[in-house]
Amino acid sequence: MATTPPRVRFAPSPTGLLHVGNARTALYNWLFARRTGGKFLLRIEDTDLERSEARYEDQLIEDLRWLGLDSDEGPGDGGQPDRGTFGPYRQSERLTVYAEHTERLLREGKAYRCFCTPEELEAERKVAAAGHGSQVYSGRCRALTQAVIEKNLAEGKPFAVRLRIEDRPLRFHDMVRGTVEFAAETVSDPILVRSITGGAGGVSAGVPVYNYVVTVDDALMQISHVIRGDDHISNTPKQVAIYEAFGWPVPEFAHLSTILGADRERLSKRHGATSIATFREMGYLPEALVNYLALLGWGAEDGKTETFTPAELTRAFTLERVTPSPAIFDFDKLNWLNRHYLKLADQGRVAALSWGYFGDRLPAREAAPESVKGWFDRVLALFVPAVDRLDQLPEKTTPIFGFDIETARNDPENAAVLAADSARTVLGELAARVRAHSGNVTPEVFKVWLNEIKAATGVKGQELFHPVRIALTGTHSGREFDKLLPLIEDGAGLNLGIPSVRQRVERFVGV
RNA sequence: GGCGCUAUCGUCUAGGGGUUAGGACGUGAGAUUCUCAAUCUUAAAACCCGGGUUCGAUUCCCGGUAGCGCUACCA
Repeated sequence: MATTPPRVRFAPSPTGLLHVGNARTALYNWLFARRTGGKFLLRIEDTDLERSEARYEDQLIEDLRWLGLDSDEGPGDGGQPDRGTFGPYRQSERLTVYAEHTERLLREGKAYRCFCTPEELEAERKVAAAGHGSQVYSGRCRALTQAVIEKNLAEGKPFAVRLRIEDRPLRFHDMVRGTVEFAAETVSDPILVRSITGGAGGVSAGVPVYNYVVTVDDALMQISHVIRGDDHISNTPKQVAIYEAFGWPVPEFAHLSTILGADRERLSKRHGATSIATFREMGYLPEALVNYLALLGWGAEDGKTETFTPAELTRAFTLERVTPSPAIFDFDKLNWLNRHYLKLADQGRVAALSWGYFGDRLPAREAAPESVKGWFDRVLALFVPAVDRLDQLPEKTTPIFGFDIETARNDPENAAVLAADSARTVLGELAARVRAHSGNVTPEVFKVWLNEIKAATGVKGQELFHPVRIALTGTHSGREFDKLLPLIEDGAGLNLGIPSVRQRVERFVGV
């Protein structure tokens, strides 16, 4: 197995948006494949017809693309043929494959028909539970005589197909946990194919069960390393038994720990954003998310490096260094990484990504004149370092785009600043100068004004600056005036509805 | 209940029979600034409990406890 390149797979169900936990599973698979020169396949587990939807499959593929997790084999999207020669890659298109394999197992005596009804099994479980024994199937249909089987069949009795498991411990190797072993008596003969209620029919009439189809698919697609969530650990012995029944080599496993929320519960919607689509909408960069997810359950060899581009990750990643314990999703650290990558990101790219968050405050980007684009780039240069995510930009840039005077006045901290006599005096002085001035208010002019006001009123420091800041930007804190003013004045000339310094002061102070 | 997995600062983790138990996020303080953010410096902060094994366990073994997962003719 070590001599041939590994083959790994990500096998999601298209029943909803791609969750960060699954995204991490996909990432680790992808990283492992890229690191080892192996193949990364995408397989769609859409056998649950009621919950699977085509639009989720499209979304899934789109999300993976956004994260940069390209697959070497998988279903073709939009009616395209499959990529790769081990298809089809949608389970719904593989039903005959499963049926053929079931027939083989039955023929070889590795599997048998079980005529027990769900009610009977339920009763059996109840008895076992009362006697606090393990709740495993008794195996009473194992030894049905041929005559009984044929009689049942003739009567049209529904049956399920079960795998006959040898009475011995089932163990497998896990690259992150070592050897995992299950005692023989804890694993009962698993159902492979569900019974079909309401009549007979061939074996193929029943719907094969998940544990069975993944195993068949993984084997047929020659998956060498099964990297998946640790909620599958308990399923693994059954799957191992299936591999062995077919005489297939058992792959290497790597079970990834669960991602938890701050309350140590499994991460879900009530913890905030959990789907990749949502993170994208919030203005996280894919490289930040990829870096963060990589760090959630894996650490660099040197124990120190925290920032990795996807390319660096593919060089550094090994399954051996994946940690087995569950990890709590930490939005603060993700934010830190996002700020990090926002600083590194190409300006044009950030501008294109940011544009949409401004709604009708900006014209459509394609239609925007160069002057607006250039000005917007300068706005971003000043404000992007101040945000965790791009969707915070509109809020952060209200000092530029304009603010609501009433809201600004009513803010408790602003109100306290404005209540001082000195504030009134300062703003009066400022208004006088604004009226007397014509043309742009440059940082130089503004500096002179502030010095004059300081000299005339004796007010200085915060008592001078804060009221001025509030009048101009709506808040007492923010970026430096000499950076803000040119942006305001230039923006005011762009027909974006941005008030000039003069307009701001006049409106705020009143005439 | 049964079975399984897991257990180092608040969080993500490094480490591993003898260490000042390392890094990062976050938090506190300081520098800078009119202010905020950023940045830099700095501080506080951890080996779940109990038994072994050993000269010596946070590290190895066993047990407990806790958290999580599975326990379906769901995926």
